[in-house]
Amino acid sequence: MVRNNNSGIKEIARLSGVSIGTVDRVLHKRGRVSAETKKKVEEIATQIDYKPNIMAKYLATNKNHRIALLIPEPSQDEYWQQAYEGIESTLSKSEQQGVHVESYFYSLGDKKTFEKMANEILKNKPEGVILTPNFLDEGLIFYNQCMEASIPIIMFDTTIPDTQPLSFIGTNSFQSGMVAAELLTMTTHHSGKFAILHFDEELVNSPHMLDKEFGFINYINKECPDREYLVVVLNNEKHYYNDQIQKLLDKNEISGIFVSTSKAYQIGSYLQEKNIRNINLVGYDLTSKNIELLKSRYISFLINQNPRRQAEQSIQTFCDHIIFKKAVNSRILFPIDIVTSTSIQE
Amino acid sequence: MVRNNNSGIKEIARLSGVSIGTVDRVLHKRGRVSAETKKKVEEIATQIDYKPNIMAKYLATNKNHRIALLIPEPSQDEYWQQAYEGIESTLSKSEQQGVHVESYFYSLGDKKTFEKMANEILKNKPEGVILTPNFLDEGLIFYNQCMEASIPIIMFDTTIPDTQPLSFIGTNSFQSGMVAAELLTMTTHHSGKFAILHFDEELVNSPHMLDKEFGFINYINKECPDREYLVVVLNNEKHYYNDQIQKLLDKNEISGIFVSTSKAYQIGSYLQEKNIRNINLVGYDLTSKNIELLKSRYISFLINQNPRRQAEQSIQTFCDHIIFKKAVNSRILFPIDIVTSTSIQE
DNA sequence: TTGAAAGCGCTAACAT
DNA sequence: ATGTTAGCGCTTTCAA
Repeated sequence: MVRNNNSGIKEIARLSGVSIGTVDRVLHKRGRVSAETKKKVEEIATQIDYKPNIMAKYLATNKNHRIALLIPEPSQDEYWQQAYEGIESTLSKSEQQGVHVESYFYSLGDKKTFEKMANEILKNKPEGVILTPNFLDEGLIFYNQCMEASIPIIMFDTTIPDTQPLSFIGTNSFQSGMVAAELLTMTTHHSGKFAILHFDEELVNSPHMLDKEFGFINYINKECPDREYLVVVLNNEKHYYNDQIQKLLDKNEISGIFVSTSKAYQIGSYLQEKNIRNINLVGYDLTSKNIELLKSRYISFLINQNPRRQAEQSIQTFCDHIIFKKAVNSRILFPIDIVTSTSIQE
Repeated sequence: MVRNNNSGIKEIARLSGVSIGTVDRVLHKRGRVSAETKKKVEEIATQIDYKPNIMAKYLATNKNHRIALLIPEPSQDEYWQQAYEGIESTLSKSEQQGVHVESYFYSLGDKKTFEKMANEILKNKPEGVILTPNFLDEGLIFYNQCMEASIPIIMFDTTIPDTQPLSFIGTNSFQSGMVAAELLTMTTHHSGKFAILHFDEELVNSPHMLDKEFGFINYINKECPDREYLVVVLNNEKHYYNDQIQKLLDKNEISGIFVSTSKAYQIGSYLQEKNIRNINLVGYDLTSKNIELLKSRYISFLINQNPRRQAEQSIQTFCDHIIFKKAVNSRILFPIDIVTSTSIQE
């Protein structure tokens, strides 16, 4: 039952009449090999379709690697808590592979904390950075600093326009907006307007928030141009959400609402309070408040961005890159995950 | 940057004052160790929280393993083709890990072919079997034969009642039926009846087909008991599908149709032909005909059972079990994957 | 430019 | 009952 070892580096060495050291040198392009032997070895390698044994490779390399993680404070926000759970769940695996993750958190309400943490990371010179750049300008500065220091970056959840991270891991925001519009049109029984709601004025301009809106509008324009819609920004400072919602509903005949953040529950709880059943609501993310309202059907659909899985994928992609030197995909987009009251996993 | 080696078997040996051979013996319960040293080694091991290095373990073990795969002929059916693609996509990985997959196919229309292949597998004595038992009785016989020969079995897509495979990998059929009912009630604009359609008379009694139906009915009874529904079995032999559908629609006012197999396209193409837009249709599986009709919106939703991923998971689970001796989950159920016209990945 | 050899953490056969 | 040792496939250092 012992594996037949006619496929390894040793076999290449035997067939090409050189030592395994030489084979290794040509395989890793470390030079110091005559053109002649190089050619021969490469020929044999392709001929026997050589695939390195990653387990052995890992074992022999046996290095430690440090990567830094920079995300919003998990305790501040359930979404980021879920993301961090994803990190934690792969931690033991990545540790075992010799990849150590150092976590840095910033506050969503304070750009300074982002800058502070970014600087700290730069000081510690990790081999890689995993980042969710909720502050675009500060994020771009940090991105450039990392590029200068040749530290590869993986971004997840959010990207910065015009950057080329090693990989972006997330969902297709534009498409998710289209799907939201589609779900609303499918479930809406009367012809009232659709409302696209934004919270947190300052984040409205973030690219993936805009993409969601554009996707939504794009769908409406293309598939049901008769449907009217309006874009509303709820003022976060006053916290008079309910008043603002009421005003919106009083002024307009609304049949469907699309909330482009994880705050659909704010609307849902209003609908619940007033027992409004003829307005369909689509939002994002499986946070506990959202789930509760999804179950009681004041939210019709939630689009699950799966921060957990995004985070796991980020770590894993970095491990693949750093220790197995695998080529990584520059964009890993998860399929749109539509969740309903009964499809949710308990 | 070299990893600190204060966590391995060598360290345990050093701390407990014995040789690594002895440590290995107690760790693997191979006996021939005095109770005293055994206790000591175990203490130290838990103390330093010893976790074996699976890479090294794998490298040292270095065995070949053969597992057999028994599924319906992929060329016969797009669904099984997708499943087999999943197998193929993990093949190089599993090969590298020393796990060789031998594929056996049976015909969905011929139980004899199942029996024949099952016998062949038993003759070849693989270390494990991956199986989708579409024929329950023959499947049970094979299951028992494997149990007798102590060959572990993983089932995916379908199970056999009252069996205990190493793992079942699939979707929750009952829940998926509920979700289908929910989607229909959400999107249906008038009060007509719902129709639950079955094809292929002989498979109607398969447990996961029934589960889908039960789930559907369960949802209706619980959430909208006023809604009438009827269960219809379309006669497969005559192939007069359109006639049968027409008769159904003539006799009843139908507002929604649930097809519990991947044959929703049969209904969808009828609706397309007659340009019927006020009947919502929910089916299963992303086959090309279904996708086409989903895109043109004659099918409202498809529930993706993801045969690809199920198959991949089956192989991976067996690898984990055989080579890494990991404990495996006896049920791995994927979340319900709802697909719409715009959410589908091109 | 090349080869030889040590070693990664673990397993298993072989000594003692 | 316990210790020693030779690998597993690969990387990397040191000689030649």
